Order: sequence, then C-alpha cells, then structure tokens
Amino acid sequence: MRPYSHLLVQLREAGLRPTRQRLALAKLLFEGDDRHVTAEALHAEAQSHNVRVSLATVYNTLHQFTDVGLLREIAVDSSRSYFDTNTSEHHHFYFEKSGRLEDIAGDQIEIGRLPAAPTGTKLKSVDVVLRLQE
Amino acid sequence: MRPYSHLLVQLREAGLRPTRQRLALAKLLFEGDDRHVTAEALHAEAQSHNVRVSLATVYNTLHQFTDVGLLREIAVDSSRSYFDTNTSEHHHFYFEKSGRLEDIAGDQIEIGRLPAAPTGTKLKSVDVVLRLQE
DNA sequence: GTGATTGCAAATCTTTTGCACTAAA
DNA sequence: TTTAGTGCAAAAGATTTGCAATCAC
Repeated sequence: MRPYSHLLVQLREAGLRPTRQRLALAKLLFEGDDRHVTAEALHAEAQSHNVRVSLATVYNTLHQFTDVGLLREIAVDSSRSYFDTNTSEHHHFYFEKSGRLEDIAGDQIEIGRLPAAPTGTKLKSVDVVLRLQE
Repeated sequence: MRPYSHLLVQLREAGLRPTRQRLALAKLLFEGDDRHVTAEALHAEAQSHNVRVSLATVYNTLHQFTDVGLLREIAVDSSRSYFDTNTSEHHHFYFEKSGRLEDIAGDQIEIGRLPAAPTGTKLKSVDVVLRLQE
C-alpha cells in the first residue's frame, strides 16, 4: 500500500513535483476537514508534527497550491493572508477579535443582483465577508 | 469667514483636537468626492500639497478617523490597508492588477438572505468585494 | 502649565528574494 | 545529469512604537 497516493497524484496533475515538503504540507492541509490557515500557523503545525520545512517553503507552497487551484486566498485582514482549503463557491464569517474564519455555504447567502463588471474587466470572484464582534 | 470650520467642528465633535496635521489631512480626505486611500498615498499627497506630516502621523490619523467613524477600513489586499471616505453602506469593485477600488452603491447589490450571526457574536458589517481582472 | 499630539528613528511583523545546496526525474 | 525545489539569511515593505519635543487648551 502506498500512502497518500491521492495527494501524490494531485500534485503531479497540478504540475508540481511531489517533494517531501509539499506532500507533508498537503497532508496537513487536505486530510480532514476544510480549514483556514496562515503561513505562520501552517509552519508551526508542521514543526509540531516533526515535519522539517522552512517558512519560506511554506509561503512558496501556499502560493503554488493557490495558483493551481488547490487553495483559495482570502483577504479579510490587511496584516495577514489566509488560505482556505475549500475552493468551492462559498463565503465567510470573520471573527475580528480572534482572527478566526468560518465558512458559510454558498447557498446560505443569496445575492439577487450584481452590477456588470466595468468595460474591459472580467469578474473573477464575489467575496462576501460577514464581520463579527465577539 | 473661517475656513474649514466644518472640518474643525467635525473633529471636535469626534473628540479629536483639531491640530494642523489632522485638519490638513481631513481637508484632503473630505473635500471633494469620495475616495479610497492608502497611508502611503495620502502621505505623498500631503507632501505634494506642502503639508508637512510624518508618515507615522498619517497612520495614526487614519486609524483615529476610522475609530470615530469618519473613515471605513477596507480589506481587499493582505499587503496594504485602504481607507474609504464613504462610510455609508456600500460595496466595492477591486481591480486586482492596479490595486484600485471603486464604490458600488448599496442598492446595486441585493442580498436576499443572510445566515444568523453565531451565538455570542454580533454582525458588524457585510462586506462584498467583486474582484476584477483587467 | 499639563496633557494630548507629533516626528523621528528604531523596532516589529509579514512576506519575498538571492543563492548555494539538495533532491526529483 | 539536468532542472526544479529547498533552506537560510538578508532584504523589503507596511505598520507600530518609544520617547523627547511641540502644540492645543
């Protein structure tokens, strides 16, 4: 039995070499429930699982995964980047005090009407954030 | 005739001493059309108008104005903070390549249904960002 | 006067980069 | 081999902070 073969395939298909670091980070990110991570947090998690990865590689990997569509980057706080393992259409609660993000299923928010994208531009995404005070 | 008396009053009412720097920045921000600024951009604008203000004071002032409700902070890019002089309910187009923001009137986007705020939290705002590719 | 505000420079925090080393194909 | 990927340390960029000097009241 080959462990993590699906992750291996997933990386290969995305055109990324399945290196030890990428596989380990993919395992942390994609096994289990959907999650929201910062680079710093994922790096700490890797350390605590005895995965040796540099912070620079964590940053590189998060961006590469985002580029190939395995992750989605969420802008809710101008001081840190969050990455979401759920790439389907959905929205977010943002707990301002704790900095935590929580998914809102796409069908939980109905958007009735949208303005057209300005000429010469293409609508890339509709991001809805419900900011919460705790 | 006292110039900028309305700005002066506005600051006083907010509990902020109308210092030379705050008045000058308020003039740049609130006279004329609604606008979106970064600290860096406002600082540069002040310089070019021969207003001597330090960048640190621009940051302080933007945050103080935000705290008293004269500005609204917009999170669209994890690397810089934008401040919006339009504090009424509305949304934004974000031109990813150029980093420009454009207002969308509140009534241009209809949100039909929203999930309830989780127990123990209060909904502070509903932020909708339409990301555009140029 | 006295307490708030400012400016400067240093510090901090997140993220990126250059480059020699290592590993995957 | 050959080329992509990694780690490190340094650099970069945005923002904050400490503190003495200055200003508003």
